[in-house]
Amino acid sequence: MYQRLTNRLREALAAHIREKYGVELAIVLERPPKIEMGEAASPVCFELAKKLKKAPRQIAQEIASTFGKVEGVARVEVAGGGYLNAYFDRAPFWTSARAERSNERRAASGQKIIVEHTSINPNKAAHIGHVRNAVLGDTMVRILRHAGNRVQIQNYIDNTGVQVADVVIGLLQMEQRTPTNVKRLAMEPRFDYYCWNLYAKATNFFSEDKERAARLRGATLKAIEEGRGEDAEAAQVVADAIVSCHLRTMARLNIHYDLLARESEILRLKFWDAAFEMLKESSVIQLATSGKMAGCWILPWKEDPKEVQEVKEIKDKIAEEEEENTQDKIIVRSNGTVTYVGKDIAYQLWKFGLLGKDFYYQMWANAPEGQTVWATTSDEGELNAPHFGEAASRVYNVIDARQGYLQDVVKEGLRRLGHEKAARNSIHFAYEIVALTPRCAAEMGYELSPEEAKKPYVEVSGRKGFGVKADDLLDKLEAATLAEVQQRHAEMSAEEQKKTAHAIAVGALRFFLLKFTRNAIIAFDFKDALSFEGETGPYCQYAVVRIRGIRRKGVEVGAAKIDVAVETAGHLLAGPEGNGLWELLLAAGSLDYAVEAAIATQEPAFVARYAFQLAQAFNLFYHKHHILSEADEQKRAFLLRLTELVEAQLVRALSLLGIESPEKM
RNA sequence: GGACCCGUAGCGUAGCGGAUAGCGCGACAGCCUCCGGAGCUGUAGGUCGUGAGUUCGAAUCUCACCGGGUCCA
Repeated sequence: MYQRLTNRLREALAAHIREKYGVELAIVLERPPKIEMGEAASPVCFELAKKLKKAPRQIAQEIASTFGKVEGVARVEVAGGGYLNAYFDRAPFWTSARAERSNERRAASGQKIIVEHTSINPNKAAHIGHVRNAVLGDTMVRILRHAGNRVQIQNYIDNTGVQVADVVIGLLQMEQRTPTNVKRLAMEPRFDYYCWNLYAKATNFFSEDKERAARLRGATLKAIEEGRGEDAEAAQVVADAIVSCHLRTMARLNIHYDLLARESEILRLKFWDAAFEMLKESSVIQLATSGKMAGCWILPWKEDPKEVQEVKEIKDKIAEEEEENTQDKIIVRSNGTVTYVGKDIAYQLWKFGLLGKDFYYQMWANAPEGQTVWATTSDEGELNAPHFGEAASRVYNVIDARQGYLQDVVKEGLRRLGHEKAARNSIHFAYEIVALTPRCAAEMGYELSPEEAKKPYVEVSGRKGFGVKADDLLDKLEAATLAEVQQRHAEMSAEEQKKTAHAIAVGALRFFLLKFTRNAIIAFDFKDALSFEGETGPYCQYAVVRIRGIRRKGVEVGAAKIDVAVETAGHLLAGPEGNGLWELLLAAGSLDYAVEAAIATQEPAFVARYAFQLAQAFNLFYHKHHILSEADEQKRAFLLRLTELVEAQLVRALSLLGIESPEKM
């Protein structure tokens, strides 16, 4: 509602200025710091002052006095040194906000968007960092869908990489298991935990003898890539089993996928070969004939076309003298194997429908209960599979910030192949890592060096088996919330208690990961993550629970049925005495603003902050007004309706964050 | 050597060209005859890393420097 109204105001202001002064300006609107200053303000007159050579305040006065009526805006006033402050019509806002609430999310239309997230190496259990990735991606999907986009969720599975190879070597060589034995082991419920430890052991084993490591890895990797022998078979068993573990873990957090895109099919269906031909034909990559990179296919990096030839020559000379490589990126190594970037370029081309090839698809056999997940396959797929190959108009790749350079290379590859638009619509949805506070690391039995102990955070390492596993964290959260729920609600059935505790645990974790902006490093600590007070998910959920309590009681008392006259609403919201109620109404009507901002800035944190602010505004209201004992029948009815509006908006905001709103907690 | 990110109260974090820099945790002092205290109110706490520049206006933009992190080679 807020967004719709300010858009209207912005357009009207721009038109007015165009007409009156013949100046085309993008109108900036901001939210004034105090409600007394109105609901939307513009500093345009400061900007105009320069062009018109007049005092900003004078211009503001001219505009305010000649500016026509905008629907929903009561008046525009001049403030400060030349601000234009707009005051909304409160009663009509009330009416429209309530009407708008009944419209569910916009019907999906428009062009297809792909969001790739999670994409964990299928060789060990998921940890807290992976959860940040999945939660960010999943939340962005929910927000984009809410705004009316057709979104497809992909999870990329690197089932032929070195990480899987390491675990295969661990199972077959270090532990001397037979393929049958591996199969049996992979069916164990906590196989991902088993591999977590094994992977750490394998890493250790490799560091003892670098040469042996290179030999074993090389052979195993080759066998896996070619899909032959026991190694390949074991790799498939391991990767498939671990993927299923990850799907179950993520399902606990309300995270699901449409498609699992597997690297094995990128190889077997020759996606890379196709991309390789394109890159060679258009000379985007070149075969290096001399120097360190001889025999490699490289993508010359960041040649600035404007760079003067002399400067370039000097630079090259310096590079040569220092025996430094230029900043070219190797795509194919001299031994003929393709790097990650190469495969990524092929995959990205496919996402935009530019590769001229498609996968086959089959349902994932071991999906979490009640879900359908599709996976790529190189065998003949199922005929009724969704049309995953349809070109996307925009692609979000949720990948941590450390891979920024590689993502740039992928983008540049598309650009040089002539796909400028696809390159522009390739979004590296980057986020910073989740590290541990030194205290948390110490708690987990990790020995810190003196320097590490002084730092604000310690990085986790999958290789060393050091980190907080997602399922462990969820178990811990659920145990803590369950204890609390049991204490508060002895009357609930055990099943109900468990369900409630689960909802709160998920709310706590998802909110914790979403309240930070993407490029903040999160220093994880159990104390903070297990906190349910202040700026947390449970705080927001609790506001909903309070409202539901009032509603239940309201029905008993019979207060729910009375209609509220618009005049009553207008009267209660009017003037300075109405500011308190108006601020809550305004907050409730601003979800669209938060969603718009989240998409524009690519920050799901906007919606998290919105949910918290709305909950906060409600709690303030709750302590000021005793709704059900309000003597005036009309006023009581109004307070109840307002409360219901807040509930609807808060529940929706939380659902965009993937957080459920329990009935009681 | 090059590229990117981050320095905001004791701690964490938002704001990224506009009005008195918000919020949470922690500290201290209060609030249940009344819809659930996972709540509310108040107090203390800030040279927005440093210096210069652009601007009517800078935490926000530019440059240099200092400190921390990451990536490429």
